[in-house]
Amino acid sequence: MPSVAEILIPLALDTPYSYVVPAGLDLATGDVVQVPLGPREIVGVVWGLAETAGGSNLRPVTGRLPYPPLSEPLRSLVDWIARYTLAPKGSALSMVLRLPDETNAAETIRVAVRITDKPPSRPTPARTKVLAVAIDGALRGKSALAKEAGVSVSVVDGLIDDGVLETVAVEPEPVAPRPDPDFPRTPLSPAQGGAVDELLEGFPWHRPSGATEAAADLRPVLLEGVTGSGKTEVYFEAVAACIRAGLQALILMPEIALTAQFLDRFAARFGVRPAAWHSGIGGKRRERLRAAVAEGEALVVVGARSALFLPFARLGLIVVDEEHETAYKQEDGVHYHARDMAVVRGRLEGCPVVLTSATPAIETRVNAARGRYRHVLLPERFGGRKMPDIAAIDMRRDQPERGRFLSPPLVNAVKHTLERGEQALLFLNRRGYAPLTLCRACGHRYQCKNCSTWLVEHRFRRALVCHQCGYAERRPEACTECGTFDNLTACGPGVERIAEEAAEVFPGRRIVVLSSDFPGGAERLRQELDAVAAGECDVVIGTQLVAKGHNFPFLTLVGVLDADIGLTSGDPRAAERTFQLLQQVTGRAGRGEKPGRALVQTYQPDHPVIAALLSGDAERFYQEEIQAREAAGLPPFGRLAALIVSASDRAVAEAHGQALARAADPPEGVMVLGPAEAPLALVRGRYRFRLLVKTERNVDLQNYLRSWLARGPKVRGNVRVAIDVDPQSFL
DNA sequence: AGCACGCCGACT
DNA sequence: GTCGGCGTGCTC
Repeated sequence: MPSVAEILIPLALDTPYSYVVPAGLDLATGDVVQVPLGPREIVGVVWGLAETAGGSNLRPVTGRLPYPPLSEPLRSLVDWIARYTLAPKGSALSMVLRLPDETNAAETIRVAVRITDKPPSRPTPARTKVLAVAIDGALRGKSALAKEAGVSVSVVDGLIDDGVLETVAVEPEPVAPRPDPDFPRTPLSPAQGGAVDELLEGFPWHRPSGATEAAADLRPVLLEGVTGSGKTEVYFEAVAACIRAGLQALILMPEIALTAQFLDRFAARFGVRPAAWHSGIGGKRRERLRAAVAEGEALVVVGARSALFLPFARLGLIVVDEEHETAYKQEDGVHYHARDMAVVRGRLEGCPVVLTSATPAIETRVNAARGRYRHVLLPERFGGRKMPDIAAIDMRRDQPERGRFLSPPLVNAVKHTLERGEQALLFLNRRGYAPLTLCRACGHRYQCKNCSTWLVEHRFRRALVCHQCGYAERRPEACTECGTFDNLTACGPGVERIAEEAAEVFPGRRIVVLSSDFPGGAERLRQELDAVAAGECDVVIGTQLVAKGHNFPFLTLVGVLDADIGLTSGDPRAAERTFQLLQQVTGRAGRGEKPGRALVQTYQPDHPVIAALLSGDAERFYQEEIQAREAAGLPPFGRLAALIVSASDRAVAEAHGQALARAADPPEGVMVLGPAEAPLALVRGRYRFRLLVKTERNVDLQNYLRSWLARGPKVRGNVRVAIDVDPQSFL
């Protein structure tokens, strides 16, 4: 009796395909196999097995591949995510199965060199330098040796050819060294210790010595603590306890926060750096780490959102650091929110999930308030440090000079800070030189031809750039409308323009501009952030990326240049986002030895968001915002879904989007809010039209949207649905 | 994801 | 006449 295997293939296919299992091949559900598909061979996973009588014309499974099988919880996660996001199952599987990417997998053979007893046939000054270093007989990498000796690698190569140095293949460095949960550490504060106990209480694998066995509480935990309260150290203890229990831990972070600084903090607690998983890890190393995770060898993995899909053998804990970060949202391919999927995976694996933030997302806060999440609080800074004093500068009174953007009180405060040898940060969430360019002669405003947004001048690049779709053009010498020469004017500030002003107002000071378009790319940016943290700079001018991740111990003054940006954006989450950002950036001040201070330039000091920020009362903000959303008829938290129509033509995408909005005949509790957030965006040559949909509780959005699409107008072309809702109610 | 098929515009 | 653009559909 032939048996048939249902094989899920990591392509955009919604159902597994059936194959015959050849005699002698013993397959189990979850096995990774190779199967023929059309003219080629492809990797798939056994999703089910059945006995069948009678001949069929199915093609046979080629064979099993030497990879660890996918566990039941991981397969359930794939099914769950596919159902929840309306993505084809195969697409969901492809996130789990990022198998060796042949292109990247080029073996990087590491070789070290060692000195032999053969003298060089022709000694040269460069060779002598190398030998002086290598004389100790130690093993060194080729480039390391060359660098140490101050010569180029070719000198070392020459010596290898000469037989003076010999090459030795080295074992690649271990991909996942074992963290030591009992590594000596600095003691926790009483508040931290209390939070650790509270956290561990209820974890299924936590067995406090001598205590009576408490019932496990598998609700996710929100660990909320102000910036500088030492949340990281608290969850490190949970990670340590997890390791002691013989289980693996996963720490998810926004990509930007995965810094050398964080890895060093981990090393300070556990003796070694953790295995790090991010988009940059490729080829062989990626595979070895995957294998180590699957074998239970890697005890702790720190990673960006894709680490959520690693095949852990014994997952005991998931921590989602900075859970409110929007970087957790995956917006291409399968749309998902990694924080919510972490909650789902925790549920499926039966392991606890800890969400941490100084400024939790509204939906997380509401979940905590309603008891769906446990809530552990760290209300004060570590080591008796005080929160920075926050004061407003009312721009209606304290106006900067014409054409300037720094108000006199802020300039003075920065000067005093610099005189004391401390660091100041000027925060403006606007990249480039100026957000708008216009012609003084005819009034023409430079606009993106794809989007409805103004083109932002980037003076350094001499270009006008659309921040929505990436379109760029050279900054013209003469107005493209009326032809007037040299009469274009920049309106409003971007960080580049502030840098110009700062250089005049703070002469002789070291000024650095940090934004995501930092010249030299992410690697240089990371180095620059480290340099700032080391104090090698006086004034930092930065966009939102300075609000995250890095700790700047010498920073004592934060100046927010325009606190009102974003408050009027029309995004239903504008208030929440602005509050989080400002709370976070002002919280950068005074995390080192010296106390900090923040000055906030604003035209509307009485706006609820600004007022809550100034009062330092986050609770007040959350209460007011939840009420405001309810009053506006919005769901109290993020039950918003975006329906995305994409097509290769702008008009087509827009027409289909509008048609869907009009054709919507929503059942009770669902409402189409219309085009929102980024109304129309260009993504890799395709236009996307977004609609925002909201729902009240107890409406299954997935099913609703599915049926909506089925009975709506015949929209030909690509229609995609992005779900951005709280998954708790669907578990 | 590949790969074929097929239907319209501009060329040796 | 065909070369080639990419839109659409199929792969157990």
